[in-house]
Amino acid sequence: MSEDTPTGESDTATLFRFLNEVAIVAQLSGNAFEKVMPGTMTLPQFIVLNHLVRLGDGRTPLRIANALQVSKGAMTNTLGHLERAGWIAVRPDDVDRRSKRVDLTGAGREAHAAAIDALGPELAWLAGAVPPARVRAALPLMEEMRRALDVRRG
Amino acid sequence: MSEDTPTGESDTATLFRFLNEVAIVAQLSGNAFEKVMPGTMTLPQFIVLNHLVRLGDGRTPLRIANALQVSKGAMTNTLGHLERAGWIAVRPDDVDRRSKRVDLTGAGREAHAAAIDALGPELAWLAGAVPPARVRAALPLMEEMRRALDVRRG
DNA sequence: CCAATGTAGTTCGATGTCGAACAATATAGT
DNA sequence: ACTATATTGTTCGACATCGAACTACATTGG
Repeated sequence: MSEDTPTGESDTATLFRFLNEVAIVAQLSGNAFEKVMPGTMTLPQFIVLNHLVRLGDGRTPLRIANALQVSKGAMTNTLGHLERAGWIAVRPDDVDRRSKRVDLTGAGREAHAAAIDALGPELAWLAGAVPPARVRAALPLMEEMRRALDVRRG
Repeated sequence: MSEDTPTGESDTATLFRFLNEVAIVAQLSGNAFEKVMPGTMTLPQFIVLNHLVRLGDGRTPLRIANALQVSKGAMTNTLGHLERAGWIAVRPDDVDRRSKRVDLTGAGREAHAAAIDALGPELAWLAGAVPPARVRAALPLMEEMRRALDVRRG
């Protein structure tokens, strides 16, 4: 949520508007993706699966939470849903018994592949609607902003 | 939530990464703002107040919901919190009795001003951490993307 | 004038998020 | 070794979001 439309203003005002747009785009794109995702899979669930598929499973919940910038509590919640869906398996870590390890199941990899397939057309449509060159050009800015906010957070 | 880091890839892959970053920046900036907001005010509540202060009050809930791109149900919820806080007053519309009208209260304007004051330093810090010129340059892209997603939604 | 449709708002259930409190376990410092 | 501190994960309450079902009222077409 967020919005509005000023005129010709200060750096902070522009930044504020920019963050408004960022929030709306995040919301709308998230909703659009959830609508095409197969079955009961939600976006946060897909993002965790995608993370494990791409960077490897066997990670700890905390490591995943940090990588995806969500709280431990949020990760506990999402991993619970993924496990109940049969898409991941969680095992204890014998070396550090406070910890757990998260593995993908075969069903999890299949569900991820299905989601990727479903997302393709949506992404292709959006790539056709906005100039990819400008998206590419703006990526570093978003990454910098993310890093800056992440640092400030601690 | 979202994340990851590929290499040199297709337009849709870049777009996907871009949307990941957008989602994280939205989340982190939202959290950062909520942390400095005065009292019990949340970000969605501030955004509604800000909308009313800048574009004028007396609007209907549905009109606000559409402008801010949230569902009617979400707006009912947020307006309820704002009303209980004494920051807005909701009155029936005598012309169209299905409708309501949302007015700011004096306390609401004061709370908004206090929030703006609290947000200032945060925005100034972020404006110092990322090049404002690049933010300005990227704004139109975000607006286009928002419009594209909004159209697709219907 | 009435029936069919459309629109404004509310309610509900599922999901997600944060942050704080808590338990279990590990590590460090003396 | 033992105590103090740090880390991992869970739980809980408050808030937010969507989307679908539902009520109340308005508009449109015959």
